[in-house]
Amino acid sequence: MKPYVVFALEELLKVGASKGSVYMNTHQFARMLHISQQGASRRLVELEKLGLIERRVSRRGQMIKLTAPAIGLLRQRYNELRAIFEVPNGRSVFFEGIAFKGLGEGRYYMSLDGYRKQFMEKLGFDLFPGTLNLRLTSPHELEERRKLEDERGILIAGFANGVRTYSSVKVLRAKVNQSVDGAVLLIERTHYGKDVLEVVAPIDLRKRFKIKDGDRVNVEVFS
Amino acid sequence: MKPYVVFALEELLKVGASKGSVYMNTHQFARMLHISQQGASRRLVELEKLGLIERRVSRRGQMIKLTAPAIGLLRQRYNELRAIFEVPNGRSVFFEGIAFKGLGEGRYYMSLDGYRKQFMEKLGFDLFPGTLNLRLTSPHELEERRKLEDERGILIAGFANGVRTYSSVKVLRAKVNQSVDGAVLLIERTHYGKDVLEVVAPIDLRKRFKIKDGDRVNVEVFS
DNA sequence: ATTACTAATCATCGAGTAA
DNA sequence: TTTACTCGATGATTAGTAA
Repeated sequence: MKPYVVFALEELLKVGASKGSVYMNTHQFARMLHISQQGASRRLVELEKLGLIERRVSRRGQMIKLTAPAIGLLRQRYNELRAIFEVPNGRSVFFEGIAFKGLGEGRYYMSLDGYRKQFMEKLGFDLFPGTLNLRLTSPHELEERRKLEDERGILIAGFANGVRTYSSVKVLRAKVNQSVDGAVLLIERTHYGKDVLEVVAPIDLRKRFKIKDGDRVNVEVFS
Repeated sequence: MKPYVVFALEELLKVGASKGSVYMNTHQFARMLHISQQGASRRLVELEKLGLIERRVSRRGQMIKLTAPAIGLLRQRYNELRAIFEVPNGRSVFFEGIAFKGLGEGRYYMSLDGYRKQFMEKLGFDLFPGTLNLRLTSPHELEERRKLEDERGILIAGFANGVRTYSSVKVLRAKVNQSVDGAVLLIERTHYGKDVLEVVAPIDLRKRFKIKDGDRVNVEVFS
């Protein structure tokens, strides 16, 4: 994505185009970007062609709204900066758990659009469909695991699809084996006990780290 | 600041050039920016001329470090995004206080490099030297003011300059009169009572809002 | 290996202007 | 008023290459 495209999106974000349509004419947009009116017009046409904004253009100006892909892109950039600027302040806890095979429901739930979209929007990455289950053993880790319930975390809202309802899930950012950014799921009524961490990531963690059942996996959970 | 300049800085930030010098050759940098090696070289020369990076170039590559202005610039951009993406989660409290003239110490302290630099780095703006003192009156606001002490906040570390020592200060982001981004200072042993809010900002608030002693000023404090 | 200059190419920009 | 086209100017990029 070209730098000036992202800049234009950020300016639209700042005036609230992520929450709904905002009025804007090319002259105003030009001033925001420090370019000419003609350039602003061209920029908006370009953004629309890229599917990053939706517009209703008239002779009186235009209503502009950022699309979901654009918001996701901006959030991803935000998350990258956040990882750098906030980690020194934020706390993290390390866990080492033993991998075990789940019932395959993780894969099912995480493949639902209702969850996936929210992960994309709120965490900035697309889920690999499937969870990695880790069983904790040491008393200290179990205690830390329990404390995670008290963290605010990021709320993935529940939803209904006509057939059934899906409950909301709280997630905390996490880093697997010191390298892969992902998250742990904190589900109220999980099938697993409180000694289990359910880890998700944008990639297949089992494949990436060649994890077999019984292997030890390291997870850093951020508050 | 040109978009592509900021992009280059962000890439350097991601590889840790804000914490210290990192090794990098123009070929690697080119891949990161999706441009040619020659372009990457030119970009680095440009960043250096702008005072945004410091380099030690050799025939084996180069050590690159972001300068304080560059980090401040990136943090400012981060703060802008943060304001949008995090406000739904974060809480804020509104105060309305009555301006009164201080003893001129705020101006003195805030002009010290030891504090100013940290404000630049941690809040993303350069301090106007001087604080705006607001006296709170309603019982509800006094209670909320006391609660601010419990917030984690952002820590501006104390320091010594050979002559004397300066204590650390906790700050919370704030918005003055719904428009100017600044911060409130939470000092352990302030000269003022617990009914006072000390407000700082990148600009002269008294001038900006034509504030005279006795005027009411609105401050939104973010947790 | 590197960095980074020069020249040619390519893209972006703003002025003028139509609709 | 608007938006947004064309076109020449400006600015950025790469290829080639020196050091």
